[in-house]
Amino acid sequence: MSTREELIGAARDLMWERGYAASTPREILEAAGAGKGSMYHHFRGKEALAQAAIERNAEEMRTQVTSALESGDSAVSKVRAYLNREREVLKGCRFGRLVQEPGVIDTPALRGEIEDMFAWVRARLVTVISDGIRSGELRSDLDATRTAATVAATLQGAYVLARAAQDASVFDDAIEGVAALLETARA
Amino acid sequence: MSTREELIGAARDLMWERGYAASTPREILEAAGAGKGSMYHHFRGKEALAQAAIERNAEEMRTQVTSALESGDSAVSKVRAYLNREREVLKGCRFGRLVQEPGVIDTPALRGEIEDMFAWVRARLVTVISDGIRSGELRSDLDATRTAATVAATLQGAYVLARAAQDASVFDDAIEGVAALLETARA
DNA sequence: GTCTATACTTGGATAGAC
DNA sequence: GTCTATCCAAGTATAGAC
Repeated sequence: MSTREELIGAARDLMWERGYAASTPREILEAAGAGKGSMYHHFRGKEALAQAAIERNAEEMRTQVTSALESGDSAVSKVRAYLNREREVLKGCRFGRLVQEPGVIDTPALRGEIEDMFAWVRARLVTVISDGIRSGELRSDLDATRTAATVAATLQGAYVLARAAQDASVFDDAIEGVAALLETARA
Repeated sequence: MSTREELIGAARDLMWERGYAASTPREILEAAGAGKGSMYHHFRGKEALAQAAIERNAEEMRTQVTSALESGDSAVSKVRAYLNREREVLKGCRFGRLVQEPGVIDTPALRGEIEDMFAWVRARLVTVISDGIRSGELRSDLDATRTAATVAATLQGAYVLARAAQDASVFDDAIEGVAALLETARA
């Protein structure tokens, strides 16, 4: 793999574990097996490398979510597939963890990618839920926008609770709970 | 107010905004109007001050949540009161934001407070929801533990989504959505 | 294109005067 | 109790050789 790709991969790993601010060029370079010169040759600096890493995360996420939301034959089963993707629960969400950092939120190039990602996920969930309402699977009084926000939020919050407890079972409880609630909203 | 209290207050504010790692003694001291000597006199170091700040946050949170869960006369209205507490949505949750940081999770003195806090909140929600099931308000096939985890997770995730979008309306959508789902689970 | 050496700043903590 | 001066390590970036 090219040095550039090694750098992006190392940045993705370290940013998942530590976030943006705490991911030092020193450690990224060590993990990538490269020297400082390489990083400053391929990227303008830490921020540009981080942006490339987030972009790569976004590509991967869109592929996975698209796949999950195509599985199953009902709205509820699609949402379940979305919630049940394989995940390293205690490591958390690559995007959600970055949202807390002022250094990310205050940097348009970084926040923009994250904002777009979450907006895209919610839009996809709105489509799935709206289709479920139209097809008669879900109650007609369900608000698709709000329900989609709830599903996406439950997933993000489930990571938070599981990490606080250092116990993935809390994650499972939360997502199973929202899936069960959605089932009670069947028409 | 005593210097010690000023230090705790400044640490609480800065940790809310920046988290633990990025809250430097330098800035805390500047905000508190104190010198380095004061901090190292009252606390063993940054970690001990952070622990005191988190403990103070926990006291405040328990008071607020207890109050919210006592309001209203039904399980759903109590949960709604919990979800609708006044909050500075875009600043996020004082506890949830810390959970992402390895420096917090890997420090038992800090993580313990946070873990206990979330476990306590979930336990209180389980009680409210269980009572709602027993009283006949909520469907008997609802799983109280899972549903409580979902409610707590939706709140945490709502903060994440709103911060990513820099728009509090996403927060409102998510919590209104979970409240509406809970209402469809009425017996 | 990649390396090492270096510069500059900041973080966390300690020492010792007042 | 509180202050200032100081120490040491680490973060980010640049310079310039190969």
